[in-house]
Amino acid sequence: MLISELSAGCECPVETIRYYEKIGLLPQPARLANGYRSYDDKHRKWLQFILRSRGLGFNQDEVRRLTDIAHQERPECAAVHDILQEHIDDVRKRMRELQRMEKSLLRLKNKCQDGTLHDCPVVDELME
Amino acid sequence: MLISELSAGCECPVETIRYYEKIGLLPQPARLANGYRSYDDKHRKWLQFILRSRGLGFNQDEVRRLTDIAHQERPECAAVHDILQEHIDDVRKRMRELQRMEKSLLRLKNKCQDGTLHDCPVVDELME
DNA sequence: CTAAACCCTGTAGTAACTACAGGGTCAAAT
DNA sequence: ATTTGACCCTGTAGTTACTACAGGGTTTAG
Repeated sequence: MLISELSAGCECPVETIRYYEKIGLLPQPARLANGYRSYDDKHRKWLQFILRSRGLGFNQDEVRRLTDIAHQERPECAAVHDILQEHIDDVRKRMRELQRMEKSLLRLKNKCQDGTLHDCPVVDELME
Repeated sequence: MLISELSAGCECPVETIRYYEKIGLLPQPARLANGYRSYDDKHRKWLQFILRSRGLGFNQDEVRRLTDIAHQERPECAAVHDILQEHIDDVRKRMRELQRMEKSLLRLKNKCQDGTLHDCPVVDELME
């Protein structure tokens, strides 16, 4: 499998695949005589794993920890469980932060009333 | 006011103040004979405005649009209103994204059961 | 034989800072 | 008088997670 096929199969840009290899997330593939990367199904699964994890909001470091576990002889649930819980906590923290923002933004927007007022009170408030 | 006083007064690192000046978010202050930056209360209010806006999740570009409006002769509510609404929509989008992640993470975590299982099913699922 | 569509490496750019490196200045203590 | 420490300055490099070239080689179709 050439890089463009892997790219199409995983819906992941070619540059990103090479990037994941560079930072050591994706194992180095074999090379053809002309130097082209040659992937097999093992690589496809590995990349899929990375992309799924990224889609769930795990960062590179967390993905690295996850792939490390995933490629052990007998992957341990406990370790995965911890990383998941840690990440869930983080996601919830970010959600609370966004909720806080939304509340403040709505309150500010209400000060604007119908949006026709001059000497905007929002500006005043942001400056204190 | 020297930069360290402005920094303490606004709880904003000195480096960040210089950075905001460099990218043109904060107007250039006067300089003392020795080249030190000299701030007045106008700068403090301006920085406060930037920090509040950043705290609400506005990015540099949006902050720039907001400060532009804030420093017009007669700041217009309508313009501020639009930026606020745009940003509220964005915040809500990010919240939905996090909710989607949380749901998937919880579902995955449940597969782990008590975290003692071997041959983790989560790993399998992420690889598909 | 040449043009398009691939492949390669390596570097620079993005956002929004943070962290030096390498220097100058100032006030107080020795 | 000088030295110590806490400031100040500029400029550059690092961070995250990519994306976008630049500048080159290879392969395939017309």
